[in-house]
Amino acid sequence: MSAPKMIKPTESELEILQILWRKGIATVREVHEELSVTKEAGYTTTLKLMQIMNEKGIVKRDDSMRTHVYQAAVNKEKTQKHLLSKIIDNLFGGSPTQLVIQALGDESHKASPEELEKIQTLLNSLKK
Amino acid sequence: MSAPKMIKPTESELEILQILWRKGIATVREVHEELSVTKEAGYTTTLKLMQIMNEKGIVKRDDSMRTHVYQAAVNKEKTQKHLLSKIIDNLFGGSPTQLVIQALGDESHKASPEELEKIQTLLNSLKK
DNA sequence: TTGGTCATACGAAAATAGTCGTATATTCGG
DNA sequence: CCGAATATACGACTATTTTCGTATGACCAA
Repeated sequence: MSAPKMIKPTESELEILQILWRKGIATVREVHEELSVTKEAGYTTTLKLMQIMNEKGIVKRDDSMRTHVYQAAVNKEKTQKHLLSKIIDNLFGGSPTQLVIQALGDESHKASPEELEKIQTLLNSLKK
Repeated sequence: MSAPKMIKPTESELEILQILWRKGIATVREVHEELSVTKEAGYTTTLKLMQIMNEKGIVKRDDSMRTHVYQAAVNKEKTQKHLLSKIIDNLFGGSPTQLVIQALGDESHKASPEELEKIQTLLNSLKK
């Protein structure tokens, strides 16, 4: 049993997690640079956020150097599943089908033919 | 133009919206009764929440009677789509496919064969 | 060595969300 | 008419999240 009892990152924490999931490891500076592209916030804000995440156990860090190096401490898929489960209950009355339908119909996030194939494959295995 | 510029209900607001979407119209009392089943909170808390939602324009109410009657003022599908879009960006790095895959694999929200068929149908039309 | 740059620590304000107590008004049974 | 039950209004308190200013120490180039 290693899962943090309650995985519930806030919006801001999620933004940071995504970067860490993608990069693997990163310094506050690096994370902040990426965030700055789409978001407007001071460096110390990002720093503080990551420090708090560290306290919460959402990320862990190597502070043996002057510049600390962070990485995600929560599993990406597990976190996605957990939050998604909440969404299904909160927004789709418990029906994952409704969610899937809305997601596939989202105009601003079109799925490519390859992706549709991937979904088809999964669908086939579920049908059995 | 009637769409509220920014639809971003909080968790609690979403719980209430779901009830209103399902029932069509409802009094605070009715909403509260339903909420009480799964949640623990005082009546005035629910009342206040709904009053705030009214101010925000998320719900509207008929206060011509002593007991006000509420209904959702935001479209269910639109709201779902909008929030889902955020989730896709925030949690799945912009990939709806990843979301769909996780959703279909959710053990605690299994889709029935009929629902799988529904998804299949949608998938077919997207493939064309 | 010294000043400039960059890093973390930390406290605390500002913004949001959720909770509830209490006041007051309406309704209704008897 | 009276009191219990039930409604809304509203202010205020708590908690959580986000934001940042400021202090302090390390590093480095001149």
